[in-house]
Amino acid sequence: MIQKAIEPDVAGESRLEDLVGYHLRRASVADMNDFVRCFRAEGLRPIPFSVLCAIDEQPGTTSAEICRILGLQRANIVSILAEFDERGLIERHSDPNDQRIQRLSLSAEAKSLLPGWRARVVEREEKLFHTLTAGERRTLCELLARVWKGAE
Amino acid sequence: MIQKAIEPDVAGESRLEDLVGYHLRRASVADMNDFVRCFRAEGLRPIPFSVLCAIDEQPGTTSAEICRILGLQRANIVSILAEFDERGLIERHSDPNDQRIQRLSLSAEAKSLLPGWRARVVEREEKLFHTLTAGERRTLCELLARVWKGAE
DNA sequence: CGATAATGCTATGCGATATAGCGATTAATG
DNA sequence: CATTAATCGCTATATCGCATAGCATTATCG
Repeated sequence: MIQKAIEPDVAGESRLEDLVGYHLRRASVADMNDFVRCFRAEGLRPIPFSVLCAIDEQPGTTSAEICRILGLQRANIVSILAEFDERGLIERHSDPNDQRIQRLSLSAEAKSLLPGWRARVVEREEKLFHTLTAGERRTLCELLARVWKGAE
Repeated sequence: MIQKAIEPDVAGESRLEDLVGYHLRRASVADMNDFVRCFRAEGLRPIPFSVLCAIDEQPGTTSAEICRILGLQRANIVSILAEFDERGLIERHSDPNDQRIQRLSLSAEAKSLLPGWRARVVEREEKLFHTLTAGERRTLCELLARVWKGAE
């Protein structure tokens, strides 16, 4: 520690600790693991949860649109939606004006369950990010958003 | 945007955009993809790269120790080290005092290659995080480090 | 009409992660 | 000292996230 302060950087070499990507991965993995642990009973995982949220926030949207919003591949949302369909969490309605697409919306059950799940996600994050103040958490969010939105 | 300012939060509901985990995933995925794209020719991926860096920073360390440092499972580093061994990037030396362990170090070739790779990683990050100032990048690093180190 | 594009989907592979277990070896403990 | 516990490197296996290629259907547009 003392050495580091005296010699902060060795001839332009970058340590793993100095790479943003490294910390991004560690933090993301920590968050994912925490999420899975928290929702193991519900069999709910981060990506499916985000799909559920996206449908809730954009009722009547399509799977392709959800993919664009969340940065998923169209191929990979199929099984997620299929499971939600089986579990009765979503409804798919064919569009009279375009027979290619299905309009997605939450079922009544999902609508009643989601708020509680969301609250638990927020509560979970507050625990996971307890080393950060509310302001730092907002800063983190804002910086991260700029990173991925700038990368597309 | 104007609406958001007027009505910042709807009855305690959290949107996906307000969840740190969501932005963490998006940013991490963006970074991972960028890394893979950048090092496709070398067949070098983020995790193996971090393993290489860790060995470089802790010469004479063991695979179990690397796993502890990087948060990997012992089972999952085996194939990574095996490939590095095949490619002549690392050397494994048995320890005379403990026949269970192998002391790991970079080969001469790896030692000559790694600095260039590291420089490219840094350069790559500077492009990817161009929307952030140097100070914001440090802030991001620091916040992320606190997140995952606080979670363990 | 013909070309192009979008949609939902199948199939497939890979990388990262997790768990369970094993033989060998060392450390710890009674 | 002898038994137990812990550690190490490793195999095997499973799941998830992500990517690519391709396909039939349907819309769109020149």
